[in-house]
Amino acid sequence: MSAQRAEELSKQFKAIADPNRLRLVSLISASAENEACVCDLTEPLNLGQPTVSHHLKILVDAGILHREKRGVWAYFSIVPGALDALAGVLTEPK
Amino acid sequence: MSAQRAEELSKQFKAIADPNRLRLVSLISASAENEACVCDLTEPLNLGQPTVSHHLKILVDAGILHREKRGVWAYFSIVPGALDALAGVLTEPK
DNA sequence: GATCCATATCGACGATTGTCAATGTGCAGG
DNA sequence: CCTGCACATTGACAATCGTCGATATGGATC
Repeated sequence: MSAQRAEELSKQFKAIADPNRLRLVSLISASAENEACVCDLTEPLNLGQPTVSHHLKILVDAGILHREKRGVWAYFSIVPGALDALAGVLTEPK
Repeated sequence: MSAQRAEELSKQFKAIADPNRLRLVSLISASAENEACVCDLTEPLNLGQPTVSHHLKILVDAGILHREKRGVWAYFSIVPGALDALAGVLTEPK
């Protein structure tokens, strides 16, 4: 594995290698329409709104979450195939 | 996902969420007998011996690598199924 | 326009991390 | 016992990270 490739993968793994961000993707993928807004995620994690917004930004920047603004709310959903791609790296790390 | 479960998974994901540690598991799993000693890993990563030893310890503590000392050398190998288990979390993060 | 609401951004803080130089440990050969 | 070797541990440092309070942005409602 090249150093550059390792750097790219590291960014994505770092994004999910935080307990609160793991719970965020878990909450989103388990929610009704596979999407959730910040106000839905603040209370179950027991974190402040700026902190949740910060974590979501990291996941979006890593290409794991998709952000769609509708009116006043921002809805976050999991990018299709993003997690599967990461899982694939682990099953054949040659 | 519970906070405690997220904490456990976070430790394992943090272990592989570093570019140099990603290359370490890649090098080990691609090597001859699926094992390697520190001296084999220092040069391709261009890191000092204490640093490589430090990274390997983190991977062992996370349950991803296995350490076996034979004579003066320490051989590291990937724990069977460890990476597959992590991959499974990503494919069904409910 | 004025005002609320949901979210984003900023600035600051303590905590954790990755790296190195120096040193310690333990085995093997002479 | 002494020396050399492979590796582990320690202590230090700059850099990054997670969290919070305060503030900014921008749409919706009156």
